Formats: sequence, structure tokens, C-alpha cells
Amino acid sequence: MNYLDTLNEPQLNAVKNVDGPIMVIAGAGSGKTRVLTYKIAYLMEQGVDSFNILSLTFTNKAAKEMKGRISEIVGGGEARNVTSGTFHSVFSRILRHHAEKLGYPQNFTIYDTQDSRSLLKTIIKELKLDDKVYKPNGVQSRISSAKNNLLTPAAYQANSDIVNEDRQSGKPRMFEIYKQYEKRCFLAGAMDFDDLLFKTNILFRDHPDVLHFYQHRFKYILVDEYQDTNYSQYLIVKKLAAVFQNICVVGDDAQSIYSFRGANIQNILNFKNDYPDYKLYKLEQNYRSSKTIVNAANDVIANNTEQIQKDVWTDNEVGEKIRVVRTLTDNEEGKVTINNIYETKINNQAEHSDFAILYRTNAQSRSFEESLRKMGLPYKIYGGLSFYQRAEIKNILAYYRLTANPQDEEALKRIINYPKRGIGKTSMEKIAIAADHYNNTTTDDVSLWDVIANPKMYPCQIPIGTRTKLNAFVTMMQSFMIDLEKKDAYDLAQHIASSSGILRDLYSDKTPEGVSRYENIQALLSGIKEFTEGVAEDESSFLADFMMDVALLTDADSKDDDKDHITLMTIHASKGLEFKYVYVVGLEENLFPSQMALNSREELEEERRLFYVAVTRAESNCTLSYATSRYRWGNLITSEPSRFIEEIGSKHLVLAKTTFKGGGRSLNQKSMERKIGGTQSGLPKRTLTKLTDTPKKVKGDTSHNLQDLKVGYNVKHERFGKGKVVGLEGSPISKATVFFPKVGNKQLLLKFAKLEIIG
DNA sequence: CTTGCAATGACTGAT
DNA sequence: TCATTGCAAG
Repeated sequence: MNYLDTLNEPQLNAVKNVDGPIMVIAGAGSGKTRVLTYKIAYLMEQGVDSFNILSLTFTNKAAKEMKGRISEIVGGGEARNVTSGTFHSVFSRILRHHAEKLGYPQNFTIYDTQDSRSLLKTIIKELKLDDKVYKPNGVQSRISSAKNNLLTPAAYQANSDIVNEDRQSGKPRMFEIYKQYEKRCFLAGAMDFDDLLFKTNILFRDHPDVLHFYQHRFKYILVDEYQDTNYSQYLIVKKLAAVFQNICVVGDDAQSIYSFRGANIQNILNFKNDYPDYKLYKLEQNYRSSKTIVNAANDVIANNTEQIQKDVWTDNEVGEKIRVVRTLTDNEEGKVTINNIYETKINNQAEHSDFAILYRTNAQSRSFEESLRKMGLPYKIYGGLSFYQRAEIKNILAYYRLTANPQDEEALKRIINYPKRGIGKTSMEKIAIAADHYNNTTTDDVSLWDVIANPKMYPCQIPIGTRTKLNAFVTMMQSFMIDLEKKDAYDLAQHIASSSGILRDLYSDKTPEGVSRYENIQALLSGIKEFTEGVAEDESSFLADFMMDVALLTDADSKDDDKDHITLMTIHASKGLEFKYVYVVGLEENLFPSQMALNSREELEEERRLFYVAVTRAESNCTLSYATSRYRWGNLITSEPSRFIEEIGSKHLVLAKTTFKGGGRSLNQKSMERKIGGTQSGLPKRTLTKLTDTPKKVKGDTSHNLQDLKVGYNVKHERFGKGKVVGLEGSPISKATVFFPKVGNKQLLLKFAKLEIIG
């Protein structure tokens, strides 16, 4: 039982109290994952059957890692019987099991955001509504929040508040779109992300036997990141826990950052109402970060009004101050950041994986990526366009989807003319009209596929030439469908890829992009091969099994290619992670906090929590940076530093020199500085008032006298010793290649490497 | 039906 | 800036 000895008192209490409702409020870096992991291990040691444990985590990767650690503690293969994963993945599996009870096919498709937006666009067009008024994005989030609050289209229409809101915002027909969207999803045998939770609630509501079964199956329920659950998730958990009430939720109200997805802090605050005899444990000791970082983060979060009282502290050393870096443009921010990473890595002999660059929006990754590429440093960008969202991958997956579920309308639309087979817009419109017609005039549920596959039953006005092409497509798809449960996933996937013509189509494209698309398909196929080989003997390895949770996979879940790389991601994606050196970039008003969040206190406080999350990712060093101007939609806009920087006590901050002088840009920078009206160094006035005790750095310029460097000069480096210049780059010179007898050729950035000319 | 070009509007965040 | 959409010509 030595693993329990590593816990502090509140952690130990949270682990050892297993019965009844428990809430753990866990400050950043306070070891909550450890508590959850050990708690499950402890439960198993106490004789609880692992089949009776349900653990809901924020990513599937976290679930996998937890299982691994539990296995190490309890040994044997028992840990794999714990049901664990994200809400979406756990309940999509349960839904598959009972799909027919809800009228869905077992192989129902999961529509991702793109699919459902595309369907919404179609519907808006069909209803002859103006898509400038009914913006697909806005409609989508409206419907999403309705679903997250468990409002069916009928309930939506019956709710006068909501209907009034829609009317006042000039969108009185919103409920029709919702109704139609719901109908079309059902016809297509498809659920969107919100449906996975919504339909689970419906399943439990309408089928008490099913609910009863899972209530008794999951005697112990653990929920991580509870502050980010929405009403729909809250209700699922509440229903499941109703019998045994062995529910343990872990969260931190200060890290609630998903309200845009319907997350509701009230779930934490309401816990005591639902379970009056609950036990509360607070984990307040931070084991992750330096005192400086913990205290700075506390300074920031103190500006929020609504929070659960807690006092996060640490025994770790004070550590270094948080560096504040000001640059003139977003591009310069990229260069300065990457150069600092490069320098820090060498000075501290750190790994690339010790570094993370965190930003507010995905679009900010560009300038960092460019600099990283120029410097030849290994990096990985998480989020943004993930592998499974690339067009070529979505296309081939659409073939697989349609094979597993012919009703899938979005999949059909995607591939009916890919690769090109002469079935264009006009034909598709005719088919859609026909399907709609037969839906209204017969009692059948008629999908697009039904129309093209049964021309005798559902005739439509299509010229004979096109008809022939359609028939060929139908015959091909049907042959895939026959193979669905005959061939294993890899064989069928490979077969479809080649006989659909996709591989040929991509192979013929010899542009770099085309080659990379072809490689992506190959990568997908080898992923499927791996899946096929990795399936346990008692499980099936059909293509439909592989497809089951592809839609739910994210970059965070993709297995680490255990390559040593610098991490770039949004702050949202960084939740739960930690890095030695963290760079929080783009700290500018209207960017972070986001412009969209400035209208209400609630939204601003969420931005602040987001900043809190960002800072608390750091273990030993944290750097905050901002640019005084940045490109947005192609034109330069000026910006001022984020209010969040000011909220950190100045004693925790230090202004970094911004001495970047690369690539002959000094002149440009100077003139821009004049134009923008920034001060010569340090922060603009507003911030200076708070930073008066920070010593102003005089612009040091070590590279100045090095401009006379010539190839062949002898130089001295503080670590590598004497060497000879063999190459120079940049004008003015920014980079030198120097041969050192001790270590060989080294590329040095003049502004960092303190070179001394010795003749 | 396909291709190519011009015009347009999007950048929060993500299961 | 970049990806998507609309329109005209082949």
C-alpha cells in the first residue's frame, strides 16, 4: 500500500472515503489526477469489481493513462474492465448498444461539426431563408445549446422565452430549422456531438430498464473536470448515481473554461443541493509550479467575483520572475519567442518537450510555426485542422460511413461525385427534391440513398446518361456493403480506397499538396491496419467498429509519436497538461481577452480563468508576450497589452529586453515604432504605472560590434571556447557558423551567443 | 457537367 | 491571408 504514502492528508482523505457523494475541489497542479487514479486503485483493492466503476475524464488519452497507472498499482489485467473515457465516447458506446430502442441503426453515424453545419446550410437553403440572417454558425450554436439544455424541437417551440428571443433577433423561423435538422439527422441515422448526450438522456428517460441496468452496473462513478460539464452531462451522472450515490466529482471552479459549450459552473455549486450529506475535500497545495507562478496566478484569479473560497499555495521554491515581452509585430513575437526557447534550451539543457507555446486562437500559430521551421526545431501543433478533418481523409471516411450506414446523407453528398463521375449539382437537387417528395407523400422514411438505389420505387426525372452513372455508383457501394462483415477493417478499407478510384485520383496529383494528401490516405490505412491487428480476440474488427469513434478522436488523443518536440496549442487544449517552460503569447486587448468577451462580466471572467489556466501550466518559467501590432485578415492593426498582465503583482514580473535584430529589419522596426508611437522600451504608459519598480533595461546590443565579422575571423565563445568563423548570414549579420575545435561547426545567433572577436 | 476566375467574408474555443 | 461561393465559358 505504499502508493498511499505519497499522498498528503486531504488527498488521502479524498482517496479513502469511497462511499457516498464526494466533491473534491482541486486547485491547479494539486494532484487531482493522482487522487482519481489512486482512488480507483484503492476501490479495487477494497474488493470493488472493476466492472462496477465508471470514470469520466476530459480526454480519452487521460483515460488511457489513468488505466495504465492503475494497472501498475493493482497489477493484472483488471484495470481494463473499468469503464472510462470521455462522456462522448462512453455514452456513444452505450447508445450503440441500444440504438434500435431509439429508432436508430446500430451503425449510426456521428456527425462532426462540419457535417452538421453542412446539413444546416442545406436546410436553410431549402426553407428559402437568407443565410446572412440565419448564419449557419449562429444557428448551429443556438441548436447546440438547446440540446445541451435538453430541449427537443417541440419543447423549443413551446418555450415562449426562447421563441421571443428568436423573434427579437430577427430569426422567427429558427425553430423550423431545428425541427427540420432533427428530422434529417434521424433520417440519416446520424447523431451530432450534442445528441450523444441528449439521446442518452432520452434513452434513460424512456427506458427505465436500461437505466436500471446501468445504475446497478456503475456502482461507483468518478467525474473529472466537473466544472466543465453541461446540464445534459450533469443529468446523466445524476441519474446513474441515483441508486448508490457513490459519486465522486473532481474539479476546480477557477478553471472552468468551456461555458461556450454549455458548461455550467452551477453544477459544482449545486452539488450540495443534490447531495446534502456530501463530503467536501479541498486540495490546495500545488506541487507543479514555483511560488512566483502560483502567486501570480492567484493575483489574477482574485479579480473574479464568483468563486469557491480556496487558498492555493506551494512549498516549491520562489523561482524566476515571469518575463513580459513586448514586440512590434506578430511575426517578431514568433521570432523572439523561438529564439528565447532556443537559448533557454541550450542554457538549461532542456528537452524540446519541456516547452509549450499557448495562444488564445488557433490562427495565432502561424508566426511561431514559421520561426520554428526556419530554426529547424521540432514542433507539433495540436488542434486546428486535425488529421481527421482534412478533406482527403473526410472523403475516404465518407465512403466508409456510407458503407456502414447508407442513410448517411452528408457522406453521400460528399462522395457521390468524388472522384469526378459526372453527377453534378443539378442531379443532386433533383434527387433531394424527389426524396423530400416521397417523404411527404408516402409513409416511408426516404433518404437520398433510397432514391438513387431504388429508382423503380422512387422514380425521379433524371436523364438516362446520368442514370447510368448513378447505377454504377450504387452497384459499387452495394458491393462494399456486402463486404462490410466479411472482410476485416483493413482489407475493406484498402479495397474501397483503390476500387473507388480515390488512390488513383490522388496519386496522379504530383504537386507537393497532392503528394501529402496521398501520404495522408496511406497513413490512415496503416492506422486501420494497426486497429485490425490490435483488436482483442473476443472483439470484432470490422470497418464499422473502427468507424465507431473516429469522429470523437482529437489530436490530444493521438498517441504521442514519442518524438521530442515543442508543443503549440490553444490554452483550451492545454487543460490538464504541464510544461517546464510556458510561453503565453498574444496577450493583447481584443485578442486575449477576446473581443467577443468584453460585453459581460461573466464572459470576461471566463477569459480570466482561461488566463489562469495558461499561467498555471508552467512549472518553472512563464513568459508572457504581446505585439503592438498584428496582421488580421491581411491588414495591420495596432493593439494594446492585455489587462491581464496588469493584474499580476509587479513583484512577480520582469520586463524582458526586446533586442531582436534579425534579418535586416532593424530599420523597419524603428520606423514602425515611430509610427505606432510605442515607447522605446518597456510597456506603454498604462502598464508602466504598475511596473514602476521594475528596473528599466537599457537596450543592450551585443551584436553591434559584431557587424564587422568576416569569414576567417577568430572568435571566442563563452562555452565553446575559441573558434573560426566559416559562414555568415543576414544583412545586417544575424547568424554565424563557427568552427570550434572542441565541438565542431555551430550555428550561432549573434544576438545570443556572446561572441568576442579575437582577431 | 466541368473548369477557371473573381468576389467575398471569416478568427474565439472543441467533444 | 485563405478558403469557399458564384458566375461565365467550354
